[in-house]
Amino acid sequence: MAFSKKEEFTEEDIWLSDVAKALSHPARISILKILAQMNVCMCGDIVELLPLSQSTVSQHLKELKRVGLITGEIDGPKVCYCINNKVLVEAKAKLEELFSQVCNC
Amino acid sequence: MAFSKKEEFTEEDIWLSDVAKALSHPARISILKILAQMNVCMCGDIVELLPLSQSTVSQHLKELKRVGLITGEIDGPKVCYCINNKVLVEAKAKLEELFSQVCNC
DNA sequence: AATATTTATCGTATATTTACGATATACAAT
DNA sequence: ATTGTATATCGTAAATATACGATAAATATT
Repeated sequence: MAFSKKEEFTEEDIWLSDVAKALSHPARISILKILAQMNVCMCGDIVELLPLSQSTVSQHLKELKRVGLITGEIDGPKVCYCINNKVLVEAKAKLEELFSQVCNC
Repeated sequence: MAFSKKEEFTEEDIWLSDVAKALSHPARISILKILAQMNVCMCGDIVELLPLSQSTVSQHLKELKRVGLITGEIDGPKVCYCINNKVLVEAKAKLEELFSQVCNC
């Protein structure tokens, strides 16, 4: 492969594909739902609810944070993870725009 | 890793993550837009419009076909690729459901 | 001060993705 | 029949993703 060709596409398509990538594992979709229900919660809470180890959950949280879909605020030894509504609204809008361009609905 | 744990999540979350995976490369988002504009077109048309080789474009088409977002009908030596409106509408609905669960909008 | 709790990161193994050229296959046209 | 066109697949290389245990770092608690 040598190098990726992703950069040769439009900013918009790259961003959308990046958001989609963040949603491309069921664990991360599950985490979003958990955070939405609990409003705020720490990594350990999520680990208890998923069939994954702490380090793996931490990696998934990192990926969601990378694209901004969630935030993580340090609170003592814990980290409070939280849905980032602003970015989610943006993502929703951009996805709707894509679907309106791409399908009859 | 040994084996994936994706199967341990709900059918719904697995399906959504799979659709997201199909959208997780800008080339594939671009292909969907091209197909929507051209209505129907063959692989070669897309190759001309993207900075990728024929075999790579063929792989991306295969991934989109795998989740059903597009169809490919054999027409002589060519293949007519086409948006699969039914699945796109389903995907849109499921994504909207996710966002309604996950964000305030 | 010592211990417990919480989480990120490191190291590692394996699987998957991305990219390409070369080739095979299938059909159309001459 | 031969040639040309279109596309999928094979082989391959490199990058990225997924998963885990072990460890480090940071803060509470005793």
